[in-house]
Amino acid sequence: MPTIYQVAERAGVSLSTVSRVLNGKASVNKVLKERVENAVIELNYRPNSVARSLANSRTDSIGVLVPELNAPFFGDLMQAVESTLRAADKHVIITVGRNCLETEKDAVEFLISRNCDALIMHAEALSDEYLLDINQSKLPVALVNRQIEGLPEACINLDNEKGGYLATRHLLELGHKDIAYLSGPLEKRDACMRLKGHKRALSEAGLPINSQLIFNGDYTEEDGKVGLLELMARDVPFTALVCANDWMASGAISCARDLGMSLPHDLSIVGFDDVVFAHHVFPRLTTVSNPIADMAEMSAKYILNKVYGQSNKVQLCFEPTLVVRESAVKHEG
Amino acid sequence: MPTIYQVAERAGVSLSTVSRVLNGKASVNKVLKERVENAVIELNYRPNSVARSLANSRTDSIGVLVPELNAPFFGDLMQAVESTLRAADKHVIITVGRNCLETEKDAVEFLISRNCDALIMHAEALSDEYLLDINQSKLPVALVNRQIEGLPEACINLDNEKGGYLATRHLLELGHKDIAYLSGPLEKRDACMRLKGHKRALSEAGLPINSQLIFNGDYTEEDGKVGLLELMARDVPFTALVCANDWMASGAISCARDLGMSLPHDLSIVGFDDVVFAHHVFPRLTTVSNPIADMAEMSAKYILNKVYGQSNKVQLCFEPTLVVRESAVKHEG
DNA sequence: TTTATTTGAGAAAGCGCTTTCTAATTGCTT
DNA sequence: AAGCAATTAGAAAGCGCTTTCTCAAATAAA
Repeated sequence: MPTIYQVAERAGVSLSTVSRVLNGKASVNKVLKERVENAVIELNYRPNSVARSLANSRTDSIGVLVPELNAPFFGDLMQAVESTLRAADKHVIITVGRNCLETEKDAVEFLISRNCDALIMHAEALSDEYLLDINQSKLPVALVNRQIEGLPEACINLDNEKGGYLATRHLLELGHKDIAYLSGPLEKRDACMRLKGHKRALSEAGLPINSQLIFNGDYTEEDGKVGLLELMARDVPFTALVCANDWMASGAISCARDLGMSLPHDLSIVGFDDVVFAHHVFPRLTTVSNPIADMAEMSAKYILNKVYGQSNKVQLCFEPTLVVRESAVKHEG
Repeated sequence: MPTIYQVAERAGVSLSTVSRVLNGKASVNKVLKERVENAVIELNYRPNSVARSLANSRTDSIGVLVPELNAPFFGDLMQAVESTLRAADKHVIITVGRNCLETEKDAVEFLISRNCDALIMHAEALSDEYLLDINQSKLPVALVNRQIEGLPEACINLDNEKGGYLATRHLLELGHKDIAYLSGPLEKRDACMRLKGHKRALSEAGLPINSQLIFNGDYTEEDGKVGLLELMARDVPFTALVCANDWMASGAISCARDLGMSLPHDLSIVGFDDVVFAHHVFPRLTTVSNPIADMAEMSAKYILNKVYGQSNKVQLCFEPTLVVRESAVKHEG
């Protein structure tokens, strides 16, 4: 591996000049510049990024924290982040948080110890204070799907309330009146807002909110099953079901089928997120799209602005839309 | 951020001593060692990984190349690699190859320019020679799902032939005699071997191989549909279908349903890979499990051995197993 | 022509660490 | 007690680059 010294020698200039040509910040005599450029090509010189990082205390790497790597939702997120950042010649270091405080903290420490220039996180367990502290004392942070008081400009969010509203309103428009709801964990803001939207749709339609028709689960497929079973055990009839995410919807669907129900006629179901498998389930899932890829891209752009002086337009709040497929149908009553 | 100098000063020793304590390679007087350790704690000192890398030309980072980030199969791969490597305090830099020669090459160059210590790849488009060259002239390489002549110890593979065999034999055991096959692209070794296994199962059962019952697709969901349509148009009857991966199976399933078939009774279908959505489709997919997570973990361990002097046991060939669900049933004939 | 100003190139310091080399101290041997 | 080897600590060089500082040359102003 040739170093900058060899390039300088071959070009017959000092290494400062080579550096200047490489970084293009200061002006260099045209002739010398050309000599340097030729030397670079002849030697097939590639700057050592580690040395460069040490010298200017910048690693051009962004740490990414996701709860898991093998979930389609976070796959979309990473895909968008990676491509946006790599286009700017930055690289991503990906870590996994597993929805667990210990692991997330660990992952963040790890990223910091790796001298990342910034962090993009889908943090589940870390506290607001911790995140705020990182942002203030260590390095800039972008947060996807999270809202933190002291950090408004760094939080990229979906209008979850609207999403919940859209899902339920769709069912209302199909003539359903008795609509059950499988919620995500209410300590999570998104789950909370989705439920809120659901309730608003109900209220606007002049329908009562029956807590017997709401089940609090944990966003898992398993809880989709458990939730449906529990709701049915309560013996309050319902003809439609809104699920706080597609995993729960998928669980509910297979559970319903195991119960001998014929879908979608016996029960209309709407999901949330429109993850990749939403159209693999049968009946194909009507759901609320979550533009996670767009949001992820935006978080990357925010970081590009904040840390590397770019000036992309930043949008903080994203709108969900309804994706109509076949799992919710008209209520024949 | 405190540096090693401050630690040395506070402990009243030279920075060489601090370095020695930190790395534990040379022996240090017990008293001094303790003083250093205390200073480290008091200052909350964390070694600068960039400086360390520059000094010992090792970044403790491993480059990973996958075709895409938002596919469950590669999610499993990354998950396993990340956790294995991070447990050893290494970090992964993930890049995307998009199944495209240009992009893959680009990604590899990128990883090299980032001074990775090694590469773990699921390379689709790169040539054997290129990979061999990287391994010889730049840095150690581990290859998942690929077999290269000159690099036998670095190739972690599934016994795809056996997988194809298992799938078809299962159908034979269920009484099917007319079995169609949706193949992956035959220039890919795995697709080729899977088909080979299929043919062996047929031969062993004394059945002829009818090329009219084989369709060559591209591993995509779309080609699952196209393939099924094409096979049916050929007018050679079949009661079962083996698909070279779950995506094609999923495409074939929804296509069959759109055609008004009742699954699994009108057509038994077997997939390959057992990706996460395999049990979301309806009927739940009988498929061949691909222990990609185990293979990925093994690739990481190989690198840990090769580059960082660990000595894990390395297994190069992995066995697929049949996962029986509900998409393939007895042939009533 | 002389002086002031700008431009551009080289020298050298510094980023924070590892490691080799040197020197001092300790413990053995005889 | 003198002479030697074995430990162990410190000094210093070096990893490959950026950037400040300095100075020479070129240009503009007087």
